[in-house]
Amino acid sequence: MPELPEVEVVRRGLAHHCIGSRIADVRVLDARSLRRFAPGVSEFIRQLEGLMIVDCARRGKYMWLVLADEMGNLLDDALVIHLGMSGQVLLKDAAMPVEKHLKIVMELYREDQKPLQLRFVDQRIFGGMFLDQLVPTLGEGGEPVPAASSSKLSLSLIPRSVAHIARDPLDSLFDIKLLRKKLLKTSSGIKRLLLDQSVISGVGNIYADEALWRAKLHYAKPARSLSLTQTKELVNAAQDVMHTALDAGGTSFDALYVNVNGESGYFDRSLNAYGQAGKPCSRCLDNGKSSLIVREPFMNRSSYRCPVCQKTPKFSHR
DNA sequence: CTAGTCGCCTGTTCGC
DNA sequence: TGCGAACAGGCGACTA
Repeated sequence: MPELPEVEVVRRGLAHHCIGSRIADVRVLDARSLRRFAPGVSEFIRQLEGLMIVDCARRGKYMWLVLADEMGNLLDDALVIHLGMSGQVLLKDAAMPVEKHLKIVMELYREDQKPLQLRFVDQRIFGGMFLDQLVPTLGEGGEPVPAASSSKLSLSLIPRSVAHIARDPLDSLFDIKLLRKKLLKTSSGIKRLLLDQSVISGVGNIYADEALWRAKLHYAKPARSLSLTQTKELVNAAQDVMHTALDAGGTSFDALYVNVNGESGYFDRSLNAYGQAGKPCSRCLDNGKSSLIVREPFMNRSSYRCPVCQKTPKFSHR
């Protein structure tokens, strides 16, 4: 499933191949992929057709295309894309066979390359697209700051529906002090906070477990009991895991007929905790100890940890 | 206000 | 073998 590094790979692919393109012939094959766009299918098509793509930005797992009209005037609305659980954005020649779960297609025209089809494919329909108004991104003093480090134009604008989301660990403006402030004013376990988009964005169940394993922290350790050092180590761990995945997935997007997709070879190899129930903890093995990764329910989903290096805290909290 | 649950989805895997 | 249940999980909407 697409996690933040995969979304970033998609964003880079889109930035590389779509900026400067004109959108034409938008087709929506499944209206459920526009669930979050109240005006509906025909309005979506009417508003998009003929526009130019001028930038592609991302925060957490949300990305958005900044648009301009034929006169080059920036639009108030951006095209927001979320991949959800199973979404893919593919760039393909129109002659390529149609994918089974194809939901939205748009033709992209740019002078220096063959026409491309942007195809949104989504099996489980947790993802989708919508148009949303861009609003200023303000710093603590109310001054405009870049919305996301991934924006080429460093636009100080962010879609209204994405504005409540915290910066992600790969954002150059990620604020560890702000994170700690949020951790201190809750009674929840640390993993619940890791998965809360308004606290830190882009961390899903997989990366939460991997970051906690690297930082040797139990998922139920009260967030407010983490020292500043532990908080830093946890964020560093999340960044390390994400950079590793980005390196693994970010290599192939520049091929001729690009597959900007949500797959990563990373998940097959480099996981230390997630999905590893019953397998030895590699760190314990390196230290001459022996322990097996366990799977436990937390927040109605699975959590994986090493019982030796991620000990249950005296006071734990959901 | 916060904490926590629910529903949206479909393909795969599991137990009976 | 067939079939329903459980599971996977991001996140907005909702309830307590």
